[in-house]
Amino acid sequence: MAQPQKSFDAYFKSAFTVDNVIFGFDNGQLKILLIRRNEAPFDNYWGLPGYFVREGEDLDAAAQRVLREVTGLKDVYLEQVKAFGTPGRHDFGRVITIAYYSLVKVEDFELHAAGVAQEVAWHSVSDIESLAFDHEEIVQVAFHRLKRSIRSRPIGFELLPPAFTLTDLQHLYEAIWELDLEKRNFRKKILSMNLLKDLGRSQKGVAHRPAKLYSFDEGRYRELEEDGFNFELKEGKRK
Amino acid sequence: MAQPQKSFDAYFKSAFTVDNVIFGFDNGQLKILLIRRNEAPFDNYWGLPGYFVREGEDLDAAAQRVLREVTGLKDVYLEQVKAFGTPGRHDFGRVITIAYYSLVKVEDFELHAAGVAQEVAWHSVSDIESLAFDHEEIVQVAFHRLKRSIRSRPIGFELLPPAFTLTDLQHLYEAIWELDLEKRNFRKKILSMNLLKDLGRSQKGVAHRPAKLYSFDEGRYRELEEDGFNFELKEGKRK
DNA sequence: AAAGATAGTGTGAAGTGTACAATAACCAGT
DNA sequence: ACTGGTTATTGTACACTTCACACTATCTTT
Repeated sequence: MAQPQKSFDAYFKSAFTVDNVIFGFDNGQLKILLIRRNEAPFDNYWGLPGYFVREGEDLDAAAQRVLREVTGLKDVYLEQVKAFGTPGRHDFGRVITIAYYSLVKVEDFELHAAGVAQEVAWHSVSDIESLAFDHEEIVQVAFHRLKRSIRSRPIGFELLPPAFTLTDLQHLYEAIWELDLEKRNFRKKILSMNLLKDLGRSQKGVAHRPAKLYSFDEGRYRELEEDGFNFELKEGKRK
Repeated sequence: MAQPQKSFDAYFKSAFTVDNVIFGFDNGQLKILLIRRNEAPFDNYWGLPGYFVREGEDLDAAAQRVLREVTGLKDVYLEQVKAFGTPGRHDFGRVITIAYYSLVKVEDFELHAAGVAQEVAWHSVSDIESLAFDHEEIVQVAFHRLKRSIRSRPIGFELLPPAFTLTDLQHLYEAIWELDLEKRNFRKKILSMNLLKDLGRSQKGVAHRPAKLYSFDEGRYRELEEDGFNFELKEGKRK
């Protein structure tokens, strides 16, 4: 560090954290992973997984670390949402938090408590309340961001297993957008994009006509993207 | 501050700043307001207006303050872009910057040097180079964000004078999206949204048929928004 | 074999996007 | 006053997409 001039010292008194809104899709519902804290402040409150960023640690890396601590996963879809820094949001001093959201496949891991977390659990987005710090606001902003992002980027697949049905995909969109979509039109639209690979397999043992299984064809997406293709879904009406 | 436990002290050694990418639209071109710094680090480099956030100062407020110092304006359109915090991006220690962009009307003020700035000037977005810190990256990210935002929110008007022609508006979109739009279709689309108030006046003294002047009808927009209306423009092809 | 359930398909009407062309209004110079 | 130059504004036909609804297919269970 070159000449840390005396006059600037006063500014180097803050801390910053990352908080990660981890979304999962389970049983037709959009969920968020919360931890029950076991340290001050907000001891015993539910809140977002997050912690102070370490010296020399990049922000994205810190968010990934937090995610790994709770889920054991790495290389997960991650997007920065926004910095929250209202003075007084943290008891210990001036603490800015950089909020992220990530998308994980719920069946990829088992939950296990760790670090600040004495308990970890999935919560429905719709009944989130009394979280630590300003985490409720962060969840709202992240959720809103997710709603927009899945319109213009094929990231919904990050929440689904590698093989899924068109109905699964539709339910995912319906859960995130909080509305109902028209089956026929949704299918036509998504299939017309040529982003899904028909796996040639079907569901087994369901008490009705089995649905075909698809996977997201990432290579294909990159090809199309280079040709100027834009993924884009509309939120219709209804609900 | 309640119990700032000893073990957390080590985290309270960072500083954070705000940097503001101030966009203006002048003469058919999208411009960014840059300052030439007169203090270390990067003394004498061009860079974004920005400074350390003060103790007890909200992030948004800090961004507004920085903007006011350079332009004299307040209550300007402001949007947070992203936090940049790569370790080593600042010589004095760990410094996170929260990047914002704002949209101003260039004719609303005179530029005047102040604070860290020994010189202030508009620069074309297209020829930005060798800025202080990671400001080039910040500009790119902010520009990219602007491109997306003007698609789905009626914020382009923030860059235009209170009365403008449809052609002005089209040129604005063309400058931001860096492509050409089809006149007829652009007009039809924008007029069909019913967001423009026909001022009943026209240009004066132009050597051709004078264009009608419009203003953005913000009240109308809020009404429509409540009815579920969504502002949405597409980037067509071309260029 | 019938009932129950969800998957997958056809289709017409309405609405939008696209491309091009024709007409209108103003200034400057003759 | 008339003409040319220049930009504004409007008409319209065709292609493509969205929307709404109904019908057929396939599998399990009883």
